[in-house]
Amino acid sequence: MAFHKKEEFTQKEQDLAAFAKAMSHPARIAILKILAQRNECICGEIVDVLPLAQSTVSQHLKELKNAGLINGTVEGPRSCYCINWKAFEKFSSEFNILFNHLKVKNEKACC
Amino acid sequence: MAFHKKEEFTQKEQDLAAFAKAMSHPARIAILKILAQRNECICGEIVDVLPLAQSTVSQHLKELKNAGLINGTVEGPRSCYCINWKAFEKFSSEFNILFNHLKVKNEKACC
DNA sequence: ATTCCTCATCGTATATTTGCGATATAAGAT
DNA sequence: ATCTTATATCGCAAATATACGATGAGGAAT
Repeated sequence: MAFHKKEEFTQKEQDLAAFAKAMSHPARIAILKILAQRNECICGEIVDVLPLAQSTVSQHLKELKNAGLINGTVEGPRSCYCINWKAFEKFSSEFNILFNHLKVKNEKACC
Repeated sequence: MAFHKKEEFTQKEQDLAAFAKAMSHPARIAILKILAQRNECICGEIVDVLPLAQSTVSQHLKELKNAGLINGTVEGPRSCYCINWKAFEKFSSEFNILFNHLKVKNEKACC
């Protein structure tokens, strides 16, 4: 990957960026909402709810899974996704730490 | 834009996604950190600290500005950037709301 | 065994992002 | 007026992301 310089930054910066990237599409945020609203993660209704083709939704699910934000078990005909709360909270708190760290230093904007 | 369907989602989903997108690159997270560490927003040393060309940094700054996360005033030879705390906290709290909303419903993962 | 149903994956087209060098711009210094 | 310095913008190339239709794979139902 001679073109991308992401690996030149700290691991924390990369992790945070990867998390943000996973959430950087409205479809994926919508998917997370849907997953959270079902007590049982019987999925596939996602396709009916979203204005996207089945293959596209599948792709978004894959990305969320790769980012570690959701778990998924493929069981033959139907697969089951749900939120990985552990990772989610970890990232969520890391975000807060960043926010607070930023906030502590300088509260008044100068421009 | 016959190809992108982002506008088919709710405004909140789009806003959150746009915010996440602005933070979805380690360079931009690094820039936010740097901006926060200076009490006065004398900028431009950013280029020296980051492993990126000046034009690339300028581009990242522009994106952060477009997303509303930072303010910037161009004053001829040198320009001045700093964090837009208001927008930053607004988005930050919206993220937390989403996180908490998600968390309330279902605490135990089923897969 | 054949037909469905649900989902993943492949191939493809288009759009966007990332990065750099070169150039432009704008103010201060000489 | 010219030079310098700091930054933005342009133009380009490579890489990624987004989206879809078509196809594959794996069970369930008949």
